[in-house]
Amino acid sequence: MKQSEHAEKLCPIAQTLGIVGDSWTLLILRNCFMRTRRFDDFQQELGLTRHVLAERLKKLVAEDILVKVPQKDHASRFEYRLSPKGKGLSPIFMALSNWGNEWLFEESEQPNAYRHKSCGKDMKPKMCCSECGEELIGQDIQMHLTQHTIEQNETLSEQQVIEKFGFIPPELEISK
Amino acid sequence: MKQSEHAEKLCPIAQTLGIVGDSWTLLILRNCFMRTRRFDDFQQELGLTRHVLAERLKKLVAEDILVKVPQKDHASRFEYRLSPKGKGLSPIFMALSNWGNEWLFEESEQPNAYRHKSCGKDMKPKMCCSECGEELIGQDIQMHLTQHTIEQNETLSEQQVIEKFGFIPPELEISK
DNA sequence: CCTTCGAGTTCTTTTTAGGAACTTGAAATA
DNA sequence: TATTTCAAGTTCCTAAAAAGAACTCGAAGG
Repeated sequence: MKQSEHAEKLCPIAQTLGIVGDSWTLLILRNCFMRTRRFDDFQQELGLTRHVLAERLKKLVAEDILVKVPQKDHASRFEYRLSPKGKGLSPIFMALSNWGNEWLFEESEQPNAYRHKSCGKDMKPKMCCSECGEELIGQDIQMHLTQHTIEQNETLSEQQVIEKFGFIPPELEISK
Repeated sequence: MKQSEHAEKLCPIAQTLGIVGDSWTLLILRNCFMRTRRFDDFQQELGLTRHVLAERLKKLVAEDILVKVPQKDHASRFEYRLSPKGKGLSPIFMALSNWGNEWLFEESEQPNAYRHKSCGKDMKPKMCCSECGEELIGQDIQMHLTQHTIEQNETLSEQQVIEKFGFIPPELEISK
């Protein structure tokens, strides 16, 4: 089975990875957040081939993650800018960056720090519970299926569940 | 330039992607969080080739993200389990999952929901400021270089900065 | 008019992934 | 005890994707 077919599974992680889960795509988006906007700048900064860059940008535009806008003065030049959907990816990059800083560098050697513009303080981005505000780490959340998804799938066999989800959701009771 | 060479840049996102930023690796880890532990289970659930699976698992073990432990009764069978470093990746998966749920499905059709075990409530994982607790979205944080990184790199030329970081950090003033 | 530049295409070679069969050392079974 | 099964890989061969470099094409600049 090809990796790309996983994007069709009923799993938001798999579907998200089907859109942005390629190394070059993620690096392109990182640079978007760092304010890179033009084709040749992406190419020079990342060093990827123009072929792959063109293909990835086209896909990101098709997915409405980037918007391709002509520059006001030079209508034949373009800028690639993050759409609202693209900006919504920022927690993924904060999480990647924060993990790298914490686990791949000594504390005094970490390359990045973070400042919250609205409160002005240096901070760490933390994944928190929207209800109680506590930090979420490891497995102290259950990522479970919604009720309607459970109801629609509770009669499937184990093999069908694997085909549909790509893993066995613990909430589904399956007769082996 | 090869994609893999980006892992050597002074950027925690690039380095993190160098370790886990491959589609199959991310899917393997997703299944680890879903409690898959054995070689053949990964193979069957994900449908990837045994060759690629073996290689990815070896790398994850070498990076101390997974730990390969012999089963107590059958010493010739193994379990792959998340190490603390591996569990530290959970915010990345929460972010991927949450984005997919919000942007790829109608609200009533979202496949996943989340429950915080310690407070017991249904919730959304939100990336928050560790200092003021507010939610972080889009570009309302500055992911800037630490002071020692700025000091060590402020004399570099633009070309050298791109080679070292893979992008142009806005904090570095470069003479073009 | 000639050259440069931005934004791609096209082409060839190398690397990686997909598919399927083979290995090896337990453990279960007859 | 011999024979099959099973988990966890290897090996090998083909197909797809990425790397590298050169080429196109339409504006803009000199």
